[in-house]
Amino acid sequence: MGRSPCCEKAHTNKGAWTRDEDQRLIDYIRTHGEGCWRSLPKAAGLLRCGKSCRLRWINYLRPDLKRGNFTEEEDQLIIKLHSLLGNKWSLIAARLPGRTDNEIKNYWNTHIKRKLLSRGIDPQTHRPLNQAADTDAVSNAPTELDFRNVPRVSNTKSTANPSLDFKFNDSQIKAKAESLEEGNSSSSGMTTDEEQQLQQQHKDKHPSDGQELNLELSIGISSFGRNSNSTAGVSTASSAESKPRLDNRKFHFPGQASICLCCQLGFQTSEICSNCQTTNGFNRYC
DNA sequence: AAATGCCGCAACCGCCCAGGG
DNA sequence: TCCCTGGGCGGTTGCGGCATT
Repeated sequence: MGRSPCCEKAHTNKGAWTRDEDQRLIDYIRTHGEGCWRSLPKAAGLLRCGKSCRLRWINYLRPDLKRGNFTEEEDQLIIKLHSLLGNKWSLIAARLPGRTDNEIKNYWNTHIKRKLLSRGIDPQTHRPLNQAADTDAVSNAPTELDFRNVPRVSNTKSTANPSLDFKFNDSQIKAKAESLEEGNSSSSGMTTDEEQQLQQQHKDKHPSDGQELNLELSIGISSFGRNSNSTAGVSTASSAESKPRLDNRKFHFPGQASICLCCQLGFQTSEICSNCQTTNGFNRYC
């Protein structure tokens, strides 16, 4: 007894989308907003699976997508976030405004993986390749990318990196990372005190690294301060509003005004930098 | 100029989870 | 509490374009 198919496959198109199909989808979402993907194709006059429509919209047609090459800063951010979160592409994408999980995943597999390998770094463990083979080996050998400060969470089985002088083990940190999706950091396995302790330890070790990436983990949507701005004129009334899902565009940090991603990461100092201003005039908070 | 190989990316697939009845 | 459904996610595939021979 298998799952019922998400759509009637016999009468659906597959493969590349035509310009006409794109336009129909855009027009429909402009008028009705996102949501109820299953019924959308029929309503929009598309011979497509609902999931296919959703993917097409999210990965390609959404007006707030940033097209074009990844910057060096984005590269570094992806690497750092991957070292922290593993293959949680949606979480990584949530910290890269205008980028989709699919895009980042592809970029990782085609560019960054190779880049890291060429530097002798295992892309899964983020350790030097010779060390990755022997996880018990203790090495302080410097690498081009210094991840000493980044608690590592990956899908692969791993032992705690001895060079990480953190009180918290990987599972705790992973639990923390998973809690990001819940939009409420206090619901994670890590208490607020523990978080502060972790941050304090980091501060103590690196008192002057203000230029380094601030991997503040409270990136979930808080229950307050969620802004209901629509996406470039497109109503997003349904599911995105009703579920505590990650929204790629806005994060509000408890007790803080909206701070843009670049500023959080130390790339910028102003509250809303030009990097976070989209071409359609909307600010991307992170 | 044609054939072949490689690479990048869009799209699909299958699984999982949350919410509602 | 269970079942069904919708939606989301990560992994994989396959096609088209580009580079090389």
